[in-house]
Amino acid sequence: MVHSLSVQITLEKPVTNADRTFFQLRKDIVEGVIPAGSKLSETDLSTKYEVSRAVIREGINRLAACHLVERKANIGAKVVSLTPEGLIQLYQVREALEGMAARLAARHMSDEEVASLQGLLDSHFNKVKDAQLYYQEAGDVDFHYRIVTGSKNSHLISVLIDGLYHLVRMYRVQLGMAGPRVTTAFDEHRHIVNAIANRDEELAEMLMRRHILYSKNNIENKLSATPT
Amino acid sequence: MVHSLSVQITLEKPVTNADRTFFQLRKDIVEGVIPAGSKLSETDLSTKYEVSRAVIREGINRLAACHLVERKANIGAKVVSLTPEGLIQLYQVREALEGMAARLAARHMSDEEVASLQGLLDSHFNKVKDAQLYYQEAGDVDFHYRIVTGSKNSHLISVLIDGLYHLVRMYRVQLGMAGPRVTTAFDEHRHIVNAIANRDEELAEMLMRRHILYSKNNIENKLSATPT
DNA sequence: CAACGCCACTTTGTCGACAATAACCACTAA
DNA sequence: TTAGTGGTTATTGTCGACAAAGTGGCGTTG
Repeated sequence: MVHSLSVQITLEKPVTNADRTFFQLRKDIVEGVIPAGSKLSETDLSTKYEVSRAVIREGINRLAACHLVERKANIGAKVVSLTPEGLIQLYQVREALEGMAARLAARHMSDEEVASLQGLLDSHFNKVKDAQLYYQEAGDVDFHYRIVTGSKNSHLISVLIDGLYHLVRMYRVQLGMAGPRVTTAFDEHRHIVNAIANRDEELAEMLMRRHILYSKNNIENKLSATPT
Repeated sequence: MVHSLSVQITLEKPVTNADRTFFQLRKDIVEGVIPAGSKLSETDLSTKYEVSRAVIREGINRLAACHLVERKANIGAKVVSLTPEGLIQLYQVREALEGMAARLAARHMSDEEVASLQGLLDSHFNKVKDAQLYYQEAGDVDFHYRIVTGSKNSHLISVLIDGLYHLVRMYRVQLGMAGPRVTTAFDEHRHIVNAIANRDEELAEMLMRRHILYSKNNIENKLSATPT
């Protein structure tokens, strides 16, 4: 039972209509149901999602705060356009933030959390061995999610989980980056967890930065391979 | 003529009433006019700021996106409470992000921008020499602002300038951190700019991280010195 | 024919009223 | 006395209508 369809990454339960609408909008944007670069008309969306314009408006504002849409006063909002440079920049920020997250995780994660994380990797290993390659998405997300929350740094957590990760997923989905890099990434995960278990902050940060840098390079190669 | 009263850091001009109200709210919160930890009543604020509840509501949502207020559904929003741990966490994120910003600035800043930055430091040097100690706030902000924008990374820029810097300023203002550390910080700035001018990404990042780490340590000492 | 300006229309910004939810307080009963 | 319960009130969530700004098309004029 793989619980996470990687749709609802944070256990953020919607309590109000605006919440639900925001989550739905975000999902539709990330998954390309609402195409990148398209304009978001408040009236149109309010009819399509069957809520008032105020609710849609709040949703768009929240999306703008996540940098999933760009809003201009008196003109409107449109979904961000995906560019190779944008993806590179995202990974540069990930490298900095998740590197620090790994460092802080080595400092602050409890022994139980570390053990649980090692257990997670073991289960991933079995799945990779059995060639259940859907590991990629959910497993990778789980791993990074745990490191980030393990940092116990609320700013780090919110910037990455509420912000960047959705953008990364949008790029992954829309540019069709479901690709491999499974086994090597798995080894890198192992090394990172070992460093954390040894409470070696310096090494944990360095390995995490390398790990993300490799991902970035991998993606850059794919982008340059597919001309469109 | 020191232009920046460090109030309006970004040249973000308000175009709509909601913009103006948001900026005013943010200013009042950062400067403590609205005390930390206090509750934000939408109706109260709408009368005090003489706008409709909807624009106050939008303002509060934007403040929540900046992490200047915490909002709970159906309950309300309150200004974040300042804690020593929160300030430490802020500086950890700054260390990671501005370190990367310095690295990218060394890579992407134009020669003209580097020269201009060196000129800025020269003018700072004169002011420090003349014991115009108000250098601290504005000068430091200018320096870091230029490095961050010099990274040419839009995510980095927005997270720091639209988000973290306001929080940092809120801590500085409310905990009375106008203190010294002027001359040593100035030397550190010099070294960072030299590394950028030499296009030494590695060194630029390391020096910037040290610079922020020193600031953090300096602040921690002050906090532990004043028991309250 | 091109360019400028005016006018109508569409879209966003703002507002006040209503609905729903949660906090508060008084009251009752064990 | 205290714990539980009910209603009351204040606050937030939601909505539709109005105001204002921007966009595009049409006509006029140089």
